[in-house]
Amino acid sequence: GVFCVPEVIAVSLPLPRNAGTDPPRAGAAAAAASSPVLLLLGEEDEDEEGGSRRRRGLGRAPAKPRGGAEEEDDEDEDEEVVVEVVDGDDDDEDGDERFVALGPGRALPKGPARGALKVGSIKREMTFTFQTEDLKRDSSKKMSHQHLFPLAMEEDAKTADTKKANRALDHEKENTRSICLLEQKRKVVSSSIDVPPARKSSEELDMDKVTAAMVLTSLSTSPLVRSPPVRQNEGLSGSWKEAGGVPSSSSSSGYWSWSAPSDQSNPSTPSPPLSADSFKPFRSPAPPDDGIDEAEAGNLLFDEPIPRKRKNSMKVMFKCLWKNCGKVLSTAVGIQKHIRTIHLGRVGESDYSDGEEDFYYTEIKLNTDSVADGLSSLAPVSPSQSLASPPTFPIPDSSRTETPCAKTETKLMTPLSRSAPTTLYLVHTDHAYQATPPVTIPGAAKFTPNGSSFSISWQSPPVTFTGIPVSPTHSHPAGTGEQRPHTHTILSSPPRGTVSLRKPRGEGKKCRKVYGMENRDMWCTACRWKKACQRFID
DNA sequence: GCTGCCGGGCG
DNA sequence: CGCCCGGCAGC
Repeated sequence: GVFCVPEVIAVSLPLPRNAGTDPPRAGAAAAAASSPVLLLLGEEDEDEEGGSRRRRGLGRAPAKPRGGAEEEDDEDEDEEVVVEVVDGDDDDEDGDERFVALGPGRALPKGPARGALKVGSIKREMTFTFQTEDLKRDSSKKMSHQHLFPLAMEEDAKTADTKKANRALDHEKENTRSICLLEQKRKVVSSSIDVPPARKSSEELDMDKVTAAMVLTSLSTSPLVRSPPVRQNEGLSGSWKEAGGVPSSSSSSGYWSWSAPSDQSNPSTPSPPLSADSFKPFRSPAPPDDGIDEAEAGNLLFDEPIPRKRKNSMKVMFKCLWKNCGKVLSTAVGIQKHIRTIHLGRVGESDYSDGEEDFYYTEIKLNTDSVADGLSSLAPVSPSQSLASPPTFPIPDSSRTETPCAKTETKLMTPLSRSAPTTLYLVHTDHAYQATPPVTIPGAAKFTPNGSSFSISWQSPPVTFTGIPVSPTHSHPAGTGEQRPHTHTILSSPPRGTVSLRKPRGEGKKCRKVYGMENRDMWCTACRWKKACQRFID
Protein backbone atom coordinates (compact mmCIF):
# COMPACT_ATOMS: atom_id res chain seq x y z
CA GLY A 1 0.00 0.00 0.00
CA VAL A 2 2.64 2.44 -0.86
CA PHE A 3 1.90 4.08 -4.13
CA CYS A 4 -1.66 4.97 -3.63
CA VAL A 5 -1.45 6.79 -0.41
CA PRO A 6 -2.23 10.25 -1.71
CA GLU A 7 -5.22 9.13 -3.58
CA VAL A 8 -6.64 7.28 -0.75
CA ILE A 9 -6.15 10.08 1.59
CA ALA A 10 -7.77 12.46 -0.74
CA VAL A 11 -10.63 10.17 -1.15
CA SER A 12 -10.98 9.71 2.49
CA LEU A 13 -11.34 13.36 3.12
CA PRO A 14 -15.07 13.49 2.81
CA LEU A 15 -15.27 11.12 5.67
CA PRO A 16 -16.78 13.35 8.29
CA ARG A 17 -19.86 13.82 6.30
CA ASN A 18 -20.71 10.24 6.64
CA ALA A 19 -19.57 10.10 10.16
CA GLY A 20 -23.03 10.74 11.40
CA THR A 21 -24.55 7.81 9.71
CA ASP A 22 -21.84 5.28 9.59
CA PRO A 23 -18.70 6.40 11.26
CA PRO A 24 -16.61 3.28 11.26
CA ARG A 25 -17.10 2.57 7.60
CA ALA A 26 -17.12 5.95 6.15
CA GLY A 27 -13.49 6.19 5.26
CA ALA A 28 -13.40 2.84 3.69
CA ALA A 29 -16.57 3.58 1.93
CA ALA A 30 -15.26 6.67 0.37
CA ALA A 31 -12.18 4.93 -0.80
CA ALA A 32 -14.19 2.10 -2.11
CA ALA A 33 -16.59 4.27 -3.90
CA SER A 34 -14.25 6.30 -5.87
CA SER A 35 -11.45 3.94 -6.51
CA PRO A 36 -12.35 0.37 -6.11
CA VAL A 37 -9.14 -0.81 -7.57
CA LEU A 38 -7.25 0.78 -4.83
CA LEU A 39 -9.42 -0.68 -2.27
CA LEU A 40 -6.93 -3.09 -0.91
CA LEU A 41 -4.36 -0.49 -0.43
CA GLY A 42 -6.82 1.99 0.73
CA GLU A 43 -7.68 -0.15 3.60
CA GLU A 44 -4.15 -0.32 4.69
CA ASP A 45 -3.75 3.34 4.55
CA GLU A 46 -6.73 3.72 6.63
CA ASP A 47 -4.69 2.65 9.53
CA GLU A 48 -2.35 5.49 9.01
CA GLU A 49 -4.55 8.35 8.26
CA GLY A 50 -8.18 7.54 8.12
CA GLY A 51 -7.90 5.13 10.92
CA SER A 52 -7.19 7.64 13.55
CA ARG A 53 -9.61 9.93 11.96
CA ARG A 54 -12.10 7.22 12.00
CA ARG A 55 -11.64 6.52 15.60
CA ARG A 56 -11.90 10.13 16.38
CA GLY A 57 -14.96 10.40 14.29
CA LEU A 58 -16.51 7.57 16.07
CA GLY A 59 -16.23 9.33 19.33
CA ARG A 60 -17.48 12.67 18.31
CA ALA A 61 -19.59 11.98 15.37
CA PRO A 62 -22.73 13.50 16.79
CA ALA A 63 -20.94 16.53 17.99
CA LYS A 64 -19.45 17.24 14.65
CA PRO A 65 -22.11 17.36 12.06
CA ARG A 66 -19.97 18.86 9.39
CA GLY A 67 -16.29 18.78 9.08
CA GLY A 68 -15.21 18.18 5.54
CA ALA A 69 -18.66 18.35 4.17
CA GLU A 70 -18.01 21.31 1.99
CA GLU A 71 -15.27 19.52 0.18
CA GLU A 72 -17.58 16.91 -0.96
CA ASP A 73 -20.09 18.79 -2.90
CA ASP A 74 -19.37 17.27 -6.22
CA GLU A 75 -19.32 13.82 -4.93
CA ASP A 76 -22.43 14.59 -3.14
CA GLU A 77 -24.14 15.28 -6.36
CA ASP A 78 -23.03 12.06 -7.75
CA GLU A 79 -24.45 10.24 -4.95
CA GLU A 80 -27.61 12.17 -5.08
CA VAL A 81 -28.23 11.12 -8.57
CA VAL A 82 -27.94 7.53 -7.83
CA VAL A 83 -30.00 7.71 -4.78
CA GLU A 84 -32.72 9.26 -6.74
CA VAL A 85 -32.70 6.40 -9.11
CA VAL A 86 -32.75 3.91 -6.38
CA ASP A 87 -35.76 5.43 -4.82
CA GLY A 88 -37.54 6.14 -7.97
CA ASP A 89 -37.27 3.08 -10.00
CA ASP A 90 -38.04 0.36 -7.65
CA ASP A 91 -39.72 0.31 -4.38
CA ASP A 92 -40.06 -3.31 -3.63
CA GLU A 93 -36.48 -3.84 -2.84
CA ASP A 94 -36.08 -3.48 0.81
CA GLY A 95 -32.91 -5.33 0.62
CA ASP A 96 -31.56 -2.48 -1.32
CA GLU A 97 -32.03 -0.02 1.36
CA ARG A 98 -30.60 -2.22 3.92
CA PHE A 99 -27.81 -2.92 1.68
CA VAL A 100 -27.06 0.63 1.06
CA ALA A 101 -27.09 1.47 4.65
CA LEU A 102 -24.94 -1.43 5.50
CA GLY A 103 -22.51 -0.85 2.76
CA PRO A 104 -20.54 2.16 1.93
CA GLY A 105 -23.64 4.02 1.03
CA ARG A 106 -22.08 5.19 -2.14
CA ALA A 107 -22.83 5.03 -5.72
CA LEU A 108 -20.38 2.40 -6.59
CA PRO A 109 -21.30 -0.49 -4.45
CA LYS A 110 -24.87 0.30 -4.82
CA GLY A 111 -24.94 0.05 -8.53
CA PRO A 112 -23.69 -3.43 -9.18
CA ALA A 113 -25.07 -4.77 -6.03
CA ARG A 114 -28.45 -3.55 -6.79
CA GLY A 115 -28.21 -4.85 -10.28
CA ALA A 116 -27.39 -8.22 -8.99
CA LEU A 117 -30.16 -8.08 -6.54
CA LYS A 118 -32.70 -7.15 -9.04
CA VAL A 119 -32.38 -10.16 -11.11
CA GLY A 120 -34.17 -12.23 -8.67
CA SER A 121 -34.13 -13.73 -5.32
CA ILE A 122 -31.86 -16.49 -6.37
CA LYS A 123 -29.16 -14.16 -7.31
CA ARG A 124 -29.66 -12.12 -4.27
CA GLU A 125 -29.19 -15.11 -2.17
CA MET A 126 -26.13 -15.96 -4.04
CA THR A 127 -24.76 -12.54 -3.57
CA PHE A 128 -25.22 -12.57 0.09
CA THR A 129 -23.74 -15.94 0.34
CA PHE A 130 -20.67 -14.57 -1.16
CA GLN A 131 -20.47 -11.88 1.32
CA THR A 132 -20.46 -14.14 4.25
CA GLU A 133 -17.96 -16.41 2.75
CA ASP A 134 -14.39 -16.40 3.83
CA LEU A 135 -12.76 -14.33 1.23
CA LYS A 136 -9.26 -14.28 2.36
CA ARG A 137 -7.61 -16.70 0.06
CA ASP A 138 -9.37 -16.97 -3.19
CA SER A 139 -8.21 -13.88 -4.85
CA SER A 140 -10.21 -14.00 -7.98
CA LYS A 141 -13.46 -14.48 -6.28
CA LYS A 142 -12.60 -12.09 -3.61
CA MET A 143 -11.92 -9.42 -6.07
CA SER A 144 -15.29 -9.68 -7.51
CA HIS A 145 -16.75 -9.21 -4.15
CA GLN A 146 -14.78 -6.28 -3.26
CA HIS A 147 -16.64 -4.30 -5.74
CA LEU A 148 -19.94 -5.42 -4.61
CA PHE A 149 -19.15 -5.33 -0.97
CA PRO A 150 -16.15 -3.31 -0.28
CA LEU A 151 -16.67 -3.49 3.36
CA ALA A 152 -16.54 -7.22 3.34
CA MET A 153 -12.86 -7.11 2.90
CA GLU A 154 -12.14 -4.72 5.60
CA GLU A 155 -9.84 -7.19 7.18
CA ASP A 156 -8.45 -8.64 4.06
CA ALA A 157 -5.94 -6.05 3.28
CA LYS A 158 -4.27 -6.45 6.53
CA THR A 159 -3.42 -10.01 5.94
CA ALA A 160 -2.28 -9.72 2.40
CA ASP A 161 1.32 -9.02 1.86
CA THR A 162 2.30 -6.47 -0.66
CA LYS A 163 3.19 -8.79 -3.40
CA LYS A 164 -0.01 -10.59 -3.19
CA ALA A 165 -1.78 -7.35 -3.17
CA ASN A 166 -0.20 -6.27 -6.37
CA ARG A 167 -1.05 -9.48 -8.01
CA ALA A 168 -4.47 -9.31 -6.70
CA LEU A 169 -4.91 -5.87 -8.02
CA ASP A 170 -4.06 -6.94 -11.47
CA HIS A 171 -6.34 -9.77 -11.22
CA GLU A 172 -9.02 -7.65 -9.88
CA LYS A 173 -8.74 -5.20 -12.63
CA GLU A 174 -9.48 -7.79 -15.16
CA ASN A 175 -12.12 -9.54 -13.28
CA THR A 176 -14.08 -6.52 -12.46
CA ARG A 177 -13.62 -4.25 -15.30
CA SER A 178 -17.01 -4.90 -16.53
CA ILE A 179 -18.41 -4.17 -13.19
CA CYS A 180 -16.63 -0.91 -12.98
CA LEU A 181 -17.80 0.15 -16.31
CA LEU A 182 -21.25 -0.93 -15.64
CA GLU A 183 -21.26 0.93 -12.49
CA GLN A 184 -20.18 3.98 -14.29
CA LYS A 185 -22.73 3.47 -16.91
CA ARG A 186 -25.33 3.12 -14.29
CA LYS A 187 -24.54 6.40 -12.81
CA VAL A 188 -24.73 8.05 -16.10
CA VAL A 189 -27.94 6.42 -16.91
CA SER A 190 -29.39 7.66 -13.77
CA SER A 191 -28.48 11.19 -14.43
CA SER A 192 -29.16 11.80 -18.03
CA ILE A 193 -30.34 9.11 -20.23
CA ASP A 194 -32.18 10.25 -23.19
CA VAL A 195 -35.24 8.16 -23.36
CA PRO A 196 -38.90 8.92 -23.39
CA PRO A 197 -40.14 9.36 -19.87
CA ALA A 198 -42.81 6.79 -20.20
CA ARG A 199 -40.28 4.19 -20.93
CA LYS A 200 -37.63 5.24 -18.61
CA SER A 201 -38.37 3.01 -15.73
CA SER A 202 -38.49 -0.04 -17.83
CA GLU A 203 -35.36 0.99 -19.52
CA GLU A 204 -33.64 1.19 -16.27
CA LEU A 205 -35.03 -2.04 -15.24
CA ASP A 206 -33.56 -3.53 -18.33
CA MET A 207 -30.31 -2.00 -17.53
CA ASP A 208 -30.46 -3.53 -14.16
CA LYS A 209 -31.00 -6.89 -15.58
CA VAL A 210 -28.23 -6.56 -17.97
CA THR A 211 -26.05 -5.26 -15.28
CA ALA A 212 -26.86 -8.21 -13.22
CA ALA A 213 -26.29 -10.52 -16.07
CA MET A 214 -22.96 -9.04 -16.75
CA VAL A 215 -21.98 -9.12 -13.16
CA LEU A 216 -22.90 -12.70 -13.08
CA THR A 217 -21.04 -13.32 -16.21
CA SER A 218 -17.94 -11.88 -14.78
CA LEU A 219 -18.46 -13.84 -11.68
CA SER A 220 -18.96 -16.93 -13.65
CA THR A 221 -15.31 -17.08 -14.38
CA SER A 222 -15.09 -18.50 -10.97
CA PRO A 223 -15.63 -22.21 -11.15
CA LEU A 224 -18.02 -22.11 -8.30
CA VAL A 225 -20.57 -20.05 -10.03
CA ARG A 226 -22.60 -21.39 -12.82
CA SER A 227 -25.11 -18.75 -13.39
CA PRO A 228 -27.99 -19.68 -15.58
CA PRO A 229 -28.66 -16.57 -17.60
CA VAL A 230 -25.40 -16.48 -19.38
CA ARG A 231 -23.75 -19.62 -20.36
CA GLN A 232 -20.13 -19.21 -20.53
CA ASN A 233 -19.37 -21.28 -23.50
CA GLU A 234 -21.75 -19.50 -25.69
CA GLY A 235 -19.73 -16.44 -26.09
CA LEU A 236 -16.65 -18.37 -26.48
CA SER A 237 -15.58 -17.64 -29.94
CA GLY A 238 -17.00 -14.24 -30.19
CA SER A 239 -14.02 -12.64 -28.75
CA TRP A 240 -11.95 -11.04 -31.32
CA LYS A 241 -13.29 -12.12 -34.56
CA GLU A 242 -16.15 -9.81 -34.21
CA ALA A 243 -13.78 -6.96 -33.88
CA GLY A 244 -13.22 -7.32 -37.53
CA GLY A 245 -16.73 -6.39 -38.22
CA VAL A 246 -18.19 -6.88 -41.59
CA PRO A 247 -15.45 -7.28 -44.04
CA SER A 248 -16.34 -5.22 -46.98
CA SER A 249 -14.19 -5.41 -49.98
CA SER A 250 -14.33 -1.68 -50.33
CA SER A 251 -12.38 -1.21 -47.18
CA SER A 252 -9.65 -3.46 -48.27
CA SER A 253 -7.13 -0.76 -48.70
CA GLY A 254 -7.38 0.18 -45.11
CA TYR A 255 -7.46 -3.39 -44.22
CA TRP A 256 -4.28 -4.46 -45.69
CA SER A 257 -2.16 -1.57 -44.88
CA TRP A 258 -2.49 -1.01 -41.25
CA SER A 259 0.39 -2.26 -39.30
CA ALA A 260 -0.15 -1.88 -35.63
CA PRO A 261 -2.01 -4.76 -34.17
CA SER A 262 -4.80 -3.56 -32.08
CA ASP A 263 -8.17 -4.83 -31.38
CA GLN A 264 -9.38 -1.95 -29.44
CA SER A 265 -12.52 -0.93 -31.16
CA ASN A 266 -10.84 -0.61 -34.42
CA PRO A 267 -11.72 2.63 -36.08
CA SER A 268 -11.54 1.13 -39.47
CA THR A 269 -14.35 -1.19 -38.79
CA PRO A 270 -17.69 0.04 -39.91
CA SER A 271 -19.26 -0.56 -36.60
CA PRO A 272 -19.09 2.51 -34.47
CA PRO A 273 -22.18 2.05 -32.39
CA LEU A 274 -21.42 -1.38 -31.30
CA SER A 275 -18.13 -2.19 -29.86
CA ALA A 276 -16.77 0.03 -27.20
CA ASP A 277 -19.25 2.63 -28.10
CA SER A 278 -22.22 0.60 -27.34
CA PHE A 279 -22.39 2.41 -24.10
CA LYS A 280 -21.87 5.78 -25.59
CA PRO A 281 -25.47 6.81 -25.60
CA PHE A 282 -25.41 6.45 -21.92
CA ARG A 283 -22.07 7.88 -21.32
CA SER A 284 -21.76 10.90 -23.42
CA PRO A 285 -23.62 13.50 -21.42
CA ALA A 286 -22.17 12.28 -18.24
CA PRO A 287 -20.51 14.54 -15.78
CA PRO A 288 -16.92 13.66 -15.13
CA ASP A 289 -16.78 10.72 -12.95
CA ASP A 290 -15.27 10.64 -9.57
CA GLY A 291 -13.03 7.81 -8.59
CA ILE A 292 -12.25 6.14 -11.81
CA ASP A 293 -10.55 8.47 -14.09
CA GLU A 294 -11.86 8.86 -17.53
CA ALA A 295 -9.01 7.34 -19.35
CA GLU A 296 -9.08 4.23 -17.37
CA ALA A 297 -12.76 4.00 -17.70
CA GLY A 298 -12.41 4.08 -21.39
CA ASN A 299 -9.91 1.37 -21.20
CA LEU A 300 -11.83 -0.69 -18.87
CA LEU A 301 -13.12 -3.18 -21.28
CA PHE A 302 -11.58 -2.78 -24.58
CA ASP A 303 -8.27 -1.28 -24.50
CA GLU A 304 -5.51 -3.64 -23.77
CA PRO A 305 -2.92 -3.35 -26.45
CA ILE A 306 -2.24 -7.02 -26.66
CA PRO A 307 1.23 -7.35 -27.87
CA ARG A 308 1.07 -11.07 -27.77
CA LYS A 309 -1.41 -13.76 -27.91
CA ARG A 310 -3.66 -14.78 -25.15
CA LYS A 311 -3.80 -11.35 -23.76
CA ASN A 312 -7.23 -10.07 -24.32
CA SER A 313 -10.59 -11.30 -25.23
CA MET A 314 -14.03 -10.05 -25.60
CA LYS A 315 -17.16 -11.84 -24.95
CA VAL A 316 -19.96 -10.45 -26.93
CA MET A 317 -23.44 -10.69 -25.67
CA PHE A 318 -26.60 -9.46 -27.19
CA LYS A 319 -29.16 -8.03 -24.98
CA CYS A 320 -32.79 -7.75 -25.72
CA LEU A 321 -34.03 -4.26 -25.24
CA TRP A 322 -37.62 -5.17 -25.28
CA LYS A 323 -39.58 -3.84 -22.45
CA ASN A 324 -39.24 -5.93 -19.35
CA CYS A 325 -37.26 -8.50 -21.14
CA GLY A 326 -33.58 -7.86 -20.99
CA LYS A 327 -32.71 -11.28 -22.13
CA VAL A 328 -29.09 -11.70 -22.89
CA LEU A 329 -27.93 -14.07 -25.51
CA SER A 330 -24.58 -14.65 -26.93
CA THR A 331 -25.38 -14.57 -30.56
CA ALA A 332 -26.97 -12.04 -32.78
CA VAL A 333 -28.88 -14.77 -34.44
CA GLY A 334 -30.10 -15.99 -31.17
CA ILE A 335 -31.26 -12.65 -30.02
CA GLN A 336 -32.88 -11.95 -33.30
CA LYS A 337 -34.69 -15.16 -33.14
CA HIS A 338 -35.66 -14.45 -29.61
CA ILE A 339 -37.08 -11.10 -30.52
CA ARG A 340 -38.78 -12.39 -33.55
CA THR A 341 -40.49 -15.20 -31.84
CA ILE A 342 -41.05 -13.88 -28.39
CA HIS A 343 -41.67 -10.23 -28.95
CA LEU A 344 -42.63 -9.81 -32.52
CA GLY A 345 -44.63 -12.93 -32.54
CA ARG A 346 -43.38 -14.19 -35.83
CA VAL A 347 -43.30 -17.79 -35.05
CA GLY A 348 -43.90 -19.40 -38.32
CA GLU A 349 -41.72 -17.26 -40.45
CA SER A 350 -38.67 -17.90 -38.42
CA ASP A 351 -36.36 -17.29 -41.26
CA TYR A 352 -37.97 -14.20 -42.51
CA SER A 353 -36.64 -11.03 -41.13
CA ASP A 354 -37.19 -7.48 -42.07
CA GLY A 355 -34.54 -6.32 -39.75
CA GLU A 356 -36.91 -5.00 -37.21
CA GLU A 357 -35.36 -7.09 -34.54
CA ASP A 358 -32.23 -5.14 -34.88
CA PHE A 359 -33.82 -2.28 -33.09
CA TYR A 360 -34.61 -4.30 -30.09
CA TYR A 361 -31.33 -5.61 -29.09
CA THR A 362 -27.96 -4.23 -28.42
CA GLU A 363 -24.56 -5.65 -28.24
CA ILE A 364 -22.55 -5.86 -25.10
CA LYS A 365 -18.94 -6.64 -24.84
CA LEU A 366 -17.35 -8.23 -21.90
CA ASN A 367 -13.77 -8.71 -21.32
CA THR A 368 -13.04 -12.23 -20.36
CA ASP A 369 -9.50 -13.20 -20.51
CA SER A 370 -10.16 -16.73 -19.72
CA VAL A 371 -12.15 -17.06 -22.84
CA ALA A 372 -9.23 -16.14 -24.92
CA ASP A 373 -7.13 -18.90 -23.56
CA GLY A 374 -8.88 -21.64 -25.29
CA LEU A 375 -8.89 -19.99 -28.61
CA SER A 376 -5.64 -18.28 -28.62
CA SER A 377 -3.87 -21.45 -27.88
CA LEU A 378 -4.76 -22.46 -31.34
CA ALA A 379 -4.26 -19.20 -33.01
CA PRO A 380 -1.01 -18.82 -34.83
CA VAL A 381 -0.71 -15.16 -34.12
CA SER A 382 -2.01 -12.61 -31.80
CA PRO A 383 -5.75 -12.59 -31.74
CA SER A 384 -5.75 -8.97 -32.43
CA GLN A 385 -4.58 -9.64 -35.87
CA SER A 386 -7.59 -11.50 -36.87
CA LEU A 387 -9.40 -8.32 -37.49
CA ALA A 388 -9.47 -8.99 -41.11
CA SER A 389 -11.13 -12.27 -40.72
CA PRO A 390 -14.66 -12.09 -41.88
CA PRO A 391 -17.23 -13.08 -39.35
CA THR A 392 -19.19 -15.62 -41.13
CA PHE A 393 -21.13 -18.70 -40.57
CA PRO A 394 -19.38 -21.93 -40.30
CA ILE A 395 -18.60 -23.09 -43.70
CA PRO A 396 -18.08 -26.59 -44.97
CA ASP A 397 -14.55 -27.74 -44.68
CA SER A 398 -14.32 -28.43 -48.34
CA SER A 399 -14.22 -24.76 -49.06
CA ARG A 400 -10.98 -24.48 -47.28
CA THR A 401 -7.93 -25.92 -48.74
CA GLU A 402 -5.18 -27.27 -46.63
CA THR A 403 -5.36 -25.17 -43.61
CA PRO A 404 -2.85 -27.03 -41.59
CA CYS A 405 -4.96 -27.74 -38.60
CA ALA A 406 -8.25 -27.96 -40.36
CA LYS A 407 -8.57 -31.60 -39.73
CA THR A 408 -7.71 -31.59 -36.13
CA GLU A 409 -9.88 -28.84 -34.92
CA THR A 410 -13.13 -28.80 -36.63
CA LYS A 411 -15.30 -26.34 -34.92
CA LEU A 412 -12.85 -24.28 -33.08
CA MET A 413 -10.95 -24.08 -36.21
CA THR A 414 -13.60 -22.20 -37.97
CA PRO A 415 -12.73 -18.82 -36.65
CA LEU A 416 -9.12 -19.63 -36.78
CA SER A 417 -9.07 -20.73 -40.31
CA ARG A 418 -10.65 -17.49 -41.16
CA SER A 419 -7.95 -15.80 -39.28
CA ALA A 420 -5.36 -17.71 -41.10
CA PRO A 421 -4.75 -15.02 -43.66
CA THR A 422 -3.92 -12.69 -40.91
CA THR A 423 -0.76 -14.54 -40.41
CA LEU A 424 0.40 -12.48 -43.25
CA TYR A 425 0.22 -9.48 -41.11
CA LEU A 426 3.32 -10.54 -39.42
CA VAL A 427 4.97 -9.21 -42.42
CA HIS A 428 3.81 -5.78 -41.57
CA THR A 429 4.05 -6.13 -37.92
CA ASP A 430 7.27 -5.66 -36.20
CA HIS A 431 6.92 -8.59 -34.01
CA ALA A 432 9.01 -8.58 -30.97
CA TYR A 433 10.70 -11.72 -31.94
CA GLN A 434 11.15 -10.84 -35.53
CA ALA A 435 14.50 -9.29 -35.57
CA THR A 436 15.98 -8.23 -38.81
CA PRO A 437 16.48 -11.47 -40.59
CA PRO A 438 19.71 -12.19 -42.29
CA VAL A 439 17.89 -12.97 -45.48
CA THR A 440 15.80 -10.65 -47.48
CA ILE A 441 12.25 -11.44 -48.04
CA PRO A 442 11.21 -11.40 -51.63
CA GLY A 443 7.71 -10.11 -51.94
CA ALA A 444 6.66 -11.13 -48.58
CA ALA A 445 2.98 -11.38 -49.01
CA LYS A 446 0.73 -11.15 -51.88
CA PHE A 447 -2.92 -10.58 -51.91
CA THR A 448 -4.61 -11.91 -54.95
CA PRO A 449 -7.37 -9.61 -56.01
CA ASN A 450 -10.05 -12.18 -56.20
CA GLY A 451 -10.27 -11.74 -52.50
CA SER A 452 -10.36 -15.34 -51.63
CA SER A 453 -6.88 -16.58 -51.63
CA PHE A 454 -3.54 -15.43 -50.54
CA SER A 455 -0.16 -16.70 -51.04
CA ILE A 456 2.81 -16.06 -48.94
CA SER A 457 6.12 -16.71 -50.45
CA TRP A 458 9.16 -17.01 -48.42
CA GLN A 459 12.06 -19.29 -48.40
CA SER A 460 9.93 -22.09 -47.42
CA PRO A 461 7.46 -23.49 -49.88
CA PRO A 462 4.66 -21.02 -50.31
CA VAL A 463 1.73 -21.46 -48.10
CA THR A 464 -1.58 -20.77 -49.60
CA PHE A 465 -4.49 -19.66 -47.59
CA THR A 466 -7.80 -19.88 -49.14
CA GLY A 467 -10.21 -17.79 -47.30
CA ILE A 468 -13.84 -17.26 -47.73
CA PRO A 469 -15.00 -14.96 -50.43
CA VAL A 470 -15.46 -11.71 -48.72
CA SER A 471 -18.97 -10.66 -48.98
CA PRO A 472 -21.04 -8.47 -46.76
CA THR A 473 -24.08 -10.57 -47.27
CA HIS A 474 -22.42 -13.23 -45.30
CA SER A 475 -23.07 -11.88 -41.98
CA HIS A 476 -26.43 -10.33 -42.08
CA PRO A 477 -29.35 -12.49 -42.79
CA ALA A 478 -31.73 -9.65 -42.27
CA GLY A 479 -30.24 -7.57 -44.98
CA THR A 480 -31.19 -4.21 -43.66
CA GLY A 481 -28.27 -2.35 -45.04
CA GLU A 482 -27.31 -1.22 -41.64
CA GLN A 483 -23.74 -1.49 -40.75
CA ARG A 484 -24.00 -3.48 -37.67
CA PRO A 485 -21.41 -6.18 -37.78
CA HIS A 486 -23.13 -9.19 -36.54
CA THR A 487 -20.98 -11.44 -34.66
CA HIS A 488 -21.88 -14.95 -35.17
CA THR A 489 -20.71 -16.71 -32.20
CA ILE A 490 -20.38 -20.34 -32.69
CA LEU A 491 -22.37 -21.97 -30.08
CA SER A 492 -21.11 -25.38 -30.68
CA SER A 493 -17.64 -24.57 -29.59
CA PRO A 494 -16.48 -27.26 -27.26
CA PRO A 495 -15.98 -26.36 -23.66
CA ARG A 496 -12.90 -24.46 -23.07
CA GLY A 497 -11.36 -26.61 -20.45
CA THR A 498 -10.74 -29.47 -22.75
CA VAL A 499 -8.74 -27.54 -25.23
CA SER A 500 -5.12 -28.24 -25.03
CA LEU A 501 -3.24 -25.20 -24.05
CA ARG A 502 -0.36 -26.04 -26.18
CA LYS A 503 -0.08 -25.27 -29.80
CA PRO A 504 -0.27 -28.22 -32.10
CA ARG A 505 3.32 -27.63 -32.99
CA GLY A 506 4.27 -26.58 -36.39
CA GLU A 507 5.54 -29.24 -38.64
CA GLY A 508 7.54 -27.12 -41.01
CA LYS A 509 11.24 -26.77 -40.84
CA LYS A 510 12.35 -24.13 -38.52
CA CYS A 511 15.46 -22.11 -38.29
CA ARG A 512 17.19 -24.67 -36.22
CA LYS A 513 16.61 -27.35 -38.74
CA VAL A 514 17.31 -25.19 -41.71
CA TYR A 515 20.45 -23.57 -40.55
CA GLY A 516 21.60 -26.00 -38.00
CA MET A 517 23.01 -25.41 -34.60
CA GLU A 518 26.27 -24.17 -36.00
CA ASN A 519 24.62 -21.29 -37.78
CA ARG A 520 22.68 -20.22 -34.88
CA ASP A 521 23.25 -16.60 -35.62
CA MET A 522 21.30 -17.02 -38.78
CA TRP A 523 18.23 -18.09 -36.94
CA CYS A 524 15.44 -15.75 -36.44
CA THR A 525 15.42 -14.14 -33.09
CA ALA A 526 12.54 -16.11 -31.87
CA CYS A 527 14.26 -19.33 -32.64
CA ARG A 528 17.35 -18.14 -30.94
CA TRP A 529 15.32 -17.44 -27.93
CA LYS A 530 13.58 -20.72 -28.14
CA LYS A 531 10.36 -19.08 -28.90
CA ALA A 532 7.96 -19.81 -31.66
CA CYS A 533 9.72 -19.37 -34.90
CA GLN A 534 8.77 -16.23 -36.68
CA ARG A 535 10.46 -16.89 -39.92
CA PHE A 536 8.94 -20.14 -40.89
CA ILE A 537 5.51 -19.82 -39.61
CA ASP A 538 3.22 -22.67 -40.26
C1' DG B 1 16.30 -38.49 -28.79
C1' DC B 2 15.39 -34.50 -31.49
C1' DT B 3 12.89 -30.49 -31.95
C1' DG B 4 9.67 -26.61 -31.19
C1' DC B 5 8.49 -23.51 -27.99
C1' DC B 6 6.10 -22.15 -23.46
C1' DG B 7 6.91 -20.32 -19.17
C1' DG B 8 9.75 -18.00 -16.49
C1' DG B 9 14.07 -15.95 -14.85
C1' DC B 10 17.57 -12.43 -15.23
C1' DG B 11 19.56 -7.94 -16.17
C1' DC C 1 12.02 -5.43 -22.98
C1' DG C 2 15.80 -8.14 -24.67
C1' DC C 3 17.86 -12.30 -23.84
C1' DC C 4 18.34 -16.85 -22.28
C1' DC C 5 17.16 -21.46 -20.73
C1' DG C 6 14.64 -25.35 -18.22
C1' DG C 7 11.57 -28.31 -19.31
C1' DC C 8 7.46 -30.09 -21.55
C1' DA C 9 5.45 -32.27 -25.31
C1' DG C 10 5.04 -33.68 -30.21
C1' DC C 11 7.36 -36.22 -33.52
